[in-house]
Amino acid sequence: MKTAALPDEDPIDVSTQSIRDSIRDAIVDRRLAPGTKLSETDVGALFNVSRTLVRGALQALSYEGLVNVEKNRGAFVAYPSPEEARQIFATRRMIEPGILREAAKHMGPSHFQHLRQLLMEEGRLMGERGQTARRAEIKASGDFHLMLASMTGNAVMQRFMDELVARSSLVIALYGQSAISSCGHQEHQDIVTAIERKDLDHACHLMVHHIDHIEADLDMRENKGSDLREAFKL
Amino acid sequence: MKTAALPDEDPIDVSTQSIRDSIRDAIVDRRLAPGTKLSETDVGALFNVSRTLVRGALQALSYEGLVNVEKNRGAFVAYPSPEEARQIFATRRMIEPGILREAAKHMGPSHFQHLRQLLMEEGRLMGERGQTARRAEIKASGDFHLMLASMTGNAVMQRFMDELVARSSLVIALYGQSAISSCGHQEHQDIVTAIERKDLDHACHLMVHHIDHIEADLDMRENKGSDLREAFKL
DNA sequence: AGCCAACAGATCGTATACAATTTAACCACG
DNA sequence: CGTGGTTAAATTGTATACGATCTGTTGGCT
Repeated sequence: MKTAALPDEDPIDVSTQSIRDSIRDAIVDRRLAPGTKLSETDVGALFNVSRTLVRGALQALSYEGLVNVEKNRGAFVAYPSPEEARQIFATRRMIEPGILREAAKHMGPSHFQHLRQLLMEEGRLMGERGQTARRAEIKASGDFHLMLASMTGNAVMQRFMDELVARSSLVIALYGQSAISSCGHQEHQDIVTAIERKDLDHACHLMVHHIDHIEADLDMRENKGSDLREAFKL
Repeated sequence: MKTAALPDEDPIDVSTQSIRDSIRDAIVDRRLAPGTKLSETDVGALFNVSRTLVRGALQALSYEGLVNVEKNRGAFVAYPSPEEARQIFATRRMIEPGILREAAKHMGPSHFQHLRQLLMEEGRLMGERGQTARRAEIKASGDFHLMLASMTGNAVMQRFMDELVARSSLVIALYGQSAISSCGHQEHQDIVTAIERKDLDHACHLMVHHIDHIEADLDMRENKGSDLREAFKL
C-alpha cells in the first residue's frame, strides 16, 4: 500500500523542521489516519529530500508520541491504545489545574479578551457543517487549552501541553463518537467565567470535569483492527 | 578544544539508544560540564560509530532539553539560563502536587516500603564525603521524585518527570551553591509521612515548599561566562 | 491441493561521500 | 603592534551507497 497523500507544498526550501511540522499538522488534522505507514522513501519523494531528513523528522515525531517507529519495519502514525489514551487524559487532569492557577496569576483584561475571542470563533464553528468545519472545531477546542498554557509564560510547560493536546487529538480521532465537544464549548466558557470571578477552586473543578467529559465521550474498546502484532507479544 | 572525555565502554554493540543514554548519564552525573561542545566526530570515535548515529542521539537529547544544537555550529551540553531554570521549577510546582495526589491513590504498604528504603539510602549518602557520594546524593534526591511519579502508573507523566528531573540536575550543577539538599532529605521524609497519614493537602503543601527551597538555594546571577552569542541576538 | 523452502523485491539501518558553513590561521597593511 | 581581509582547515548539513532485515511470491515436494 502506498503512503497516504501529504500536502504537496511547492518544495522551495524544505528542512527537517518543516517536514516534521507538515506531518504533524496532517496527523493532528486527521488527514493521516492512525496506523498509516509513513515510508521514508515515499515521504522523501513528496518533499524532494533524502531519507536522511525524513528519518530525522520521523524520529522527532516519535518523541512526541505521534508516530511509532518499529525497528526494521518503519514508521506509522501512532495508534494509541486505550490504556495510553487513559494515561494521556490522566496526565492532563494532573497538570491542567496547575496551569490554570498559574495562568490566572498572569492574566490581565487583554488576556480575557483573547480567550473570549477564541470562544466566539469556537462557537461559530459549532454551527457550521462539513468535515472542514469539524476539523477546525476540534482544533479550536485544543487551542483553548493551549492558550491557557501559553498564558503561564512558561515555555517548558507549554511544550508539554503541545504534546498532550496533539496526542489527545489523535485519541479523539480514533475513539471519538458523538458530536464531540458540543458541551465542551459551554464548559470552556464556564471555566473562563470562573477565572474572571477569581474563583480558582471552582475553575479547577470545572477543568477536571471537563477533561472527564471529553474522555467519557470516547468508546475505547480494543481492537479497532490493528494491534494484532502487539496483541500477541511483539 | 577537544570534547571532554566520555566513559569508554567496550564497544560491543552500540546503538543510538545506548549512546543517548551514556551521554545523558554523563550530563546528569555532571561528568560533562554545561556548555561543553559535543563534536559529532569525536563522540562517534569514542563509541566507534558513524556520525549518523551520533546525530540521532544528539537530536534526541536536544528534544529532552539536555543539549542545544545550534545550526551549523554543533551540539553543546545545555547551559540553561536563569529564566529557563525558573520555568523548570515553576513547571514542577505545577505538576508535582498532581502527581502526589494521583500516586497516593495507587500506593499500598509495599510502595511505602520502597520509598522508606530510598530515603534510608539517601540519608546514608548524606553522611559520606567526596565527589562520588555527592553525585550519588543528588541522584538519589531526584530519584525520590521519580519514584513518586512512577507510582502513578502513568508512563506519559513519568516521561515528563524524567525530563524535568534531568534538567533540574543540570540547573543545580550550574547554579547550586550550598551543601544542597541537606534539608531536602528531611523534607522528603516529611512528605512521605504526610502521605502515609492520608493528609494529602499537607503533603502537597510540603511538596511545593520543598521545590521552593531547592530553587531558593540557587544563585542565578547571569553571565557565568557563556551566553555572549545569545546576549547579542543570535 | 496444501505446505514448506528458497528466492526476489522492497524497506530499513548504518556508513561513507560530498557540499555548505563556520572557525582559525596567516599575512599584508595602516 | 594592532587591524582587517583572504585563505585553509575543521565541522556540520545533506545525499547517496551498501549491507541487513523483512515481506511476499514462486516452485517443488508430499
